[in-house]
Amino acid sequence: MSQSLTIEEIASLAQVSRSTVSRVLNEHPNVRASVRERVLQVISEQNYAPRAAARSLANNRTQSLCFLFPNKTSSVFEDPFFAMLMQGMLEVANRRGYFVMLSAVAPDMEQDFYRKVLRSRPFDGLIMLASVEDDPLLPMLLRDRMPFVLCERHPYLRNVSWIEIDNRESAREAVLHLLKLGHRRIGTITGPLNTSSGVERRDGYKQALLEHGIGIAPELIIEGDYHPDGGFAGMQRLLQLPDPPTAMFIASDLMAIGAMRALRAAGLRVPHDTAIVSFDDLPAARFADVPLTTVHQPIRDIGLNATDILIDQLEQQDFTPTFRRMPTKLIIRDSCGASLRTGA
Amino acid sequence: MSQSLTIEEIASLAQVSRSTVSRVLNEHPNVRASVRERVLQVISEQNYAPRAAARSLANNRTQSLCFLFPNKTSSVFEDPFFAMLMQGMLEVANRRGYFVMLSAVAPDMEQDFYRKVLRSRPFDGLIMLASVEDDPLLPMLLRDRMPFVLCERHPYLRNVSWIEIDNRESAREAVLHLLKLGHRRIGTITGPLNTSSGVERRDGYKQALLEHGIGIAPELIIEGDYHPDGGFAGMQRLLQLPDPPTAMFIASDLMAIGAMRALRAAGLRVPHDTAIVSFDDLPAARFADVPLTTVHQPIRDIGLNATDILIDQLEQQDFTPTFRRMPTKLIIRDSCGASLRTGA
DNA sequence: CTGTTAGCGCCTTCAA
DNA sequence: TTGAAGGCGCTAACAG
Repeated sequence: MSQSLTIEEIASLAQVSRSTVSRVLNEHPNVRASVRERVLQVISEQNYAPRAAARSLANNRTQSLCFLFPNKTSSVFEDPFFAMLMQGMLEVANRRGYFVMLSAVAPDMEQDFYRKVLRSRPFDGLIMLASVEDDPLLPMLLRDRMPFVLCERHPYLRNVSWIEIDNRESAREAVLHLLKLGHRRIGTITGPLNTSSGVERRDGYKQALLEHGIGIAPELIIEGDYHPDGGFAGMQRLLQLPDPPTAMFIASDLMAIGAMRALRAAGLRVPHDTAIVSFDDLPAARFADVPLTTVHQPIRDIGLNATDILIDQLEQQDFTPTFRRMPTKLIIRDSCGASLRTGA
Repeated sequence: MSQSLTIEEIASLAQVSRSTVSRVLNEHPNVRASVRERVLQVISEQNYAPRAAARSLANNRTQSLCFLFPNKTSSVFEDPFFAMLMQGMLEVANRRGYFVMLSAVAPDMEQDFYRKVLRSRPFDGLIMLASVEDDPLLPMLLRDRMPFVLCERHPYLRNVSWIEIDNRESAREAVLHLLKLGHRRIGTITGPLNTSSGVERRDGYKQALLEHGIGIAPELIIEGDYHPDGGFAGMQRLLQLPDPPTAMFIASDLMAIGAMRALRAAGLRVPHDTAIVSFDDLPAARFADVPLTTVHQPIRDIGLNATDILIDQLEQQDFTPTFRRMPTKLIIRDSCGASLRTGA
C-alpha cells in the first residue's frame, strides 16, 4: 500500500502536537473548537485514518468482534438460518463501529483455535452460535474472561449471557395446533439433543401430547440434525412403522423439506396423508412445494440483539450475565392442513 | 480478560532474551535446538500467544484478510452462492493462518468504508465478490495499492487479479443443448448487465443462436438480478408475449426457481411446455421441484483459489496481476426435457 | 547462535 | 486547553 501518514505528520501539518490530534480523533471535549476544525480539515485533506494495529496496542481494544460458527458439518454457511443471523449481526457491528471477524472451527481444531487465535486477542468479544453441551471452548472462554454472548441458551450453563426464544412453549403451541386439527398420532423429528433448542422443542412436543392425554410413543421421536438429509432419513424411518404418524412436528424447516421429499417418494401427500408443522420460518418455508406451517422466529433480530448486548457490555465494561428472550409466532400455511378443513 | 503474559516474561522464564523467544515464535532457523525446546516448553506451559496487535504494529502485517460482499440487496448471505464461496475462502484462510474479516458495504457507505476501515489497514488484502462496472471502491484500492483479488472478472479493468469461469462459452453450450433438443424460440433471463458474468452469459446465448442461424429477438431477452424474484418477474413478462418461448436459458438457478413458480402459476409444465437450462448448480438445483439442468460451476473451488492467489501474492510480495480460469460443466437433469425424449 | 537496541503508530498520564 | 514523554508488546537490524 502507499505510504500512509502517521498522526505525527498530521500534527505537524496542523501545527499542533500528536496529543491534540489524538484528542480530536477520540472526540475528547478539551480541544478548542478552532483547533479541532483545523485538525479535522487536515485529516480530511490528507485522507488520514489512524492505524488499527497501533490503536489496539495502545488502548488494548481492537474494535472487532468474532462470530464463531460451529463447523460440525461442512456447510454452515449454506444454512440460511446462520446466514440470516449473520446479516443481523453484521449490521449492528458495522453501525456501531466494529469490525467483524469470522471463524468456523472444526471440532478437532478447537484447542488450536483457542491457543493460537483466541489468546492472541484479535477481537474484543465474541458471539457463539449454537452452543453444544460439551463445547470445549466455553470453559476456556470463561477462564480467560473473554466477553461473549451465546445465540442460544446453553444446556445448563447459566452464568453467561445469551439470547433465546421460548423453544418449549413455541413447540408446544405448534403441536397443539396439530392436536386441534384432530391428529392423535403425531411424530417428531427433533434437533440435536445435545443442544438446548433440540431438547426444549422435543419437551414442548411431549408436553402438548401429555396435556391432551396422549401417551409418549418413543418410536415416534427421532433425533435429527436440523438439516434436510436428517429430515429425509428420519421420515423414512417413521414411514416404516406398522402404524405411521398422521402428523409431524419437525424441529426445523430444512428438516421438514427433507421429510417432504421422503413423503413424496413414498407416494404420500402433504397435508392430506401427513400433516406437517415445522420451526424457523426461513424464506424457504414460504416457497416450499407445499408452503410450510411453521414457528416463526425473528432470526435477524436475534443476531441484532446478540450483537447489541455484546457491544453494550464491552462499552460499559459490565459483564454481568444477562439474557434476552425474543418472541415467536406460529405461521399457518398449507402443510398442516388447516386450510383444507376451512376450505372444505 | 485475564492478564496474559508478554514475550518479556516468557523470555525471563526461559532464561533467554526477548529476541530469542521472538525467533522461536517466528520459526527462525538460527536458534539452538535445546534452547528452542526450552522456550517452546515455557510457551506451552504458560499458554502464551503473542498479541496480534503488537505483532501487526511491529511487522506491518495483520495476518488477516477481508471478504467484501456487495450489499445491494439485504440478503447477500442468504444467497447460497456466496455462502459456498465463503466456505472455500474460510477454509484456505484458516489453513494458511489468516484471520478473516467480513464486510458487506451498502452502496451509500462505500466512501465511509474506504475512509474509516480500509485506510486503517485492519487487513493485509481483500477478496471482492461480484465486481460491478462502476464500483467506486476499485479505483481507491488501486490507488492505495491494496492487494486484492476479484471473484469475477471486472467488466473492463484488466490490471488486477481475478478468478473466473468461461461464462460465455458455458452459456453457449447451455443454449446449444436446447437447440439440439429442437427448440427454436429460446428466451433468456440474464444477470445484471453491469457485471461481466451477466453480459458474458447473455453473449454466449446470442452466439449460440446466431451460429444456428436464428435471429436475436430483443423481446426474448430480459435483464434479471440473479435472485428468485427477478426470475419470477422476468418469466411473467415473457409469458405475456403473443408467442412465448418454448425454452429458456436462465442465468442463475435461483432465477430459474423463481421462473418455475411463474410457469406453474400460469399452468405451464416444465419441461413439457417450457424447457429450462440454468446456471450455477447450487444444491437447490438438484432438489428443485423439477431438478434443474444447469451449468455447474465449482463455487467452493473458486473461493479456495481466490484466497490462495491472494495469500500467495502477500507472502511473495509479488502483486503482478494474474488470473485463473476454473472449469464448468453442463449437468443434465429434468428441466431441459432431454430425459423426456430419450424416455420416449 | 544470542542479546542489545531501536523503533512500529497511537494513547495517556503529567506538567505547564 | 495544550505539549512532552513514556509505554503498549513485538520484530528486526546490528553487534557480539
